[in-house]
Amino acid sequence: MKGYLTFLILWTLKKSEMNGAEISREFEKRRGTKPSPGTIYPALKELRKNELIAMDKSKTYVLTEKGELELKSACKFFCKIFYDVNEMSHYSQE
Amino acid sequence: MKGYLTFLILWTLKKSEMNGAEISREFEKRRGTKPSPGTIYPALKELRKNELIAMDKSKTYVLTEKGELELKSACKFFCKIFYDVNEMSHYSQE
DNA sequence: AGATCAATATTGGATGTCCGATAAATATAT
DNA sequence: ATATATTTATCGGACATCCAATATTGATCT
Repeated sequence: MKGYLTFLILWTLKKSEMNGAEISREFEKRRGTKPSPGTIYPALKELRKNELIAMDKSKTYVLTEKGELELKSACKFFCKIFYDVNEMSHYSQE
Repeated sequence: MKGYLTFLILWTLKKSEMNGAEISREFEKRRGTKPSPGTIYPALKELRKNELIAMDKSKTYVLTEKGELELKSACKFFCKIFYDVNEMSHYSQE
């Protein structure tokens, strides 16, 4: 399963602003492994290029307004596709 | 967002056995568009090669036992990564 | 049976996604 | 201030993911 990195970066930053290393640790909590530096930093750069996130002097990232809209839209999409995620959760615990 | 196709095929087949066209329509319900034939059939072939699904004479697919185990494991992983999916759902409805 | 439509299969390729290696910048400790 | 560790940045490339186009097979109708 791939493809959720960008989405989760936005989601993570929505909950709390952080720098790259902190985001990486957040990923480690979620899935067990940190993304490689060659993954996370280019991803952040791309998000910044698209103005979905912004960086302050101390390299802390925040969601922009555009980023919020994008995230909301992505959440909507995600929840539609996985509308039955609760069943998945139960199933995995059988 | 990519990478969830195989996972959702397994999940869909867990809920009910179907043929390729029916699986495609199930995807259409979830995300709005059907996967291309060049996507769904090679994916099914690969899953069959890995013995996660099986096909009967009428080309109806079912989860194998191995497929069930794999799916359960994938669900576990998925739910761990997206443990806060309910928040996402609420956020998308704000 | 012949025509028509739906379903399946295959190929080649475009793009996405991510990593490892390496280097530079920055922070921390001694 | 110097050494050490952490964080950030960049490059090239491996592999995954998916599609459009095309061909074939199978079902359905007249």
